[in-house]
Amino acid sequence: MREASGYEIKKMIEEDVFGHFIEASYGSIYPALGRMTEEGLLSVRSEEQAGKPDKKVYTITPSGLSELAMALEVDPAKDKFRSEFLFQMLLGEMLPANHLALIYEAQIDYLREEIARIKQRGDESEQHDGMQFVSKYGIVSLSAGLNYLEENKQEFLGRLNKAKATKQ
Amino acid sequence: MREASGYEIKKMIEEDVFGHFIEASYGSIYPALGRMTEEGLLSVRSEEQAGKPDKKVYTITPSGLSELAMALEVDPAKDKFRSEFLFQMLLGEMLPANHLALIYEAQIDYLREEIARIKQRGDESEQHDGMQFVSKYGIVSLSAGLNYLEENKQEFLGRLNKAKATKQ
DNA sequence: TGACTTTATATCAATTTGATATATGTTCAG
DNA sequence: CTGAACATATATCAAATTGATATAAAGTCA
Repeated sequence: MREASGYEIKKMIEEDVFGHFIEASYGSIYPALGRMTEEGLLSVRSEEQAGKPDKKVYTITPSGLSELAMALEVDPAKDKFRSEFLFQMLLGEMLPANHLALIYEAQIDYLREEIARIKQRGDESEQHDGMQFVSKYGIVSLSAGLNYLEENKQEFLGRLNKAKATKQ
Repeated sequence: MREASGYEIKKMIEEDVFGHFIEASYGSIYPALGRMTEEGLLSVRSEEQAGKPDKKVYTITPSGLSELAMALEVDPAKDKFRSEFLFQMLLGEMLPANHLALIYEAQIDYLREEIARIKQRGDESEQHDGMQFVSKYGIVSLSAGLNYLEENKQEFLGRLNKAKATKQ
């Protein structure tokens, strides 16, 4: 278990592979860090830095570690997936054709970048089993979506245009 | 655009195909319905029902329709995916082998059900283009994940057990 | 040089969740 | 045939979360 500051935790969630299925903002991270320190689950060490505010480096305590182990031993909640892109596709008939084509392409780019990012992180450092497992899971899921978008682009955009033309 | 009550909207999100990528609770649906009615985006009609509270059936107004069209004409936010299952896999080494195997199997079942549900809804009623598109997107994404879980089950669970044995 | 990005913590209004309250009808096992 | 559980239906609320903003200084780059 590595040590980290609140800022570094946020960065990890944004940039590391597991950012694919975990999310948290400063407004939840900092209060959680404070509360968990009070409860003895974490210990803090302040690193002084010229100018910048002190960097508070948190480390998990033995107590925190056993609490974590307990917290993991429950049935996980269902996966949650939200996609404004798919919502816009669902109501595609209401959108101008050029905007639809634009966001379709943007989504393809976004998925390509996301997959590339996960792959790259995996290559950079050798990962433990769990990290490798979730990385590959992310890659296959996102790739399936990307592949679907690439294969159905012409047909879907074309069909929607025809559907709209018919309605007018 | 069909008409619906708050309760029916919740049911749709839970049970219909687009529930795969949309979520909302009563605490957000009812206030939103009220606010949007005040703003003239929706109209309400109360259906009296013996015993049960009146069913409030909402319909989108022309004003609401044009507001919706405008709201759709923006760049969609990034997809969000959260998975406690993957989080537990990430930290798989901290979990007892039997619990790990249990939730692994449960996740496979969950994905199978989810895929079956989307497929079934598609067969039940002929869908418009957008609905068909998002249904298939969901099916291919979830299937890729399911497939990955099925193919890597032995190896991943076995490797984690070995890793834990080594550490002790 | 001046604008933008990065490091770093923290707070806050607004929104959202998940749970609960209320009330009645339906369904199904024992 | 009864009683428990589930479904219909609206609504609210504490607690959690988001997304934005504040503060402050260093580094980067045109």
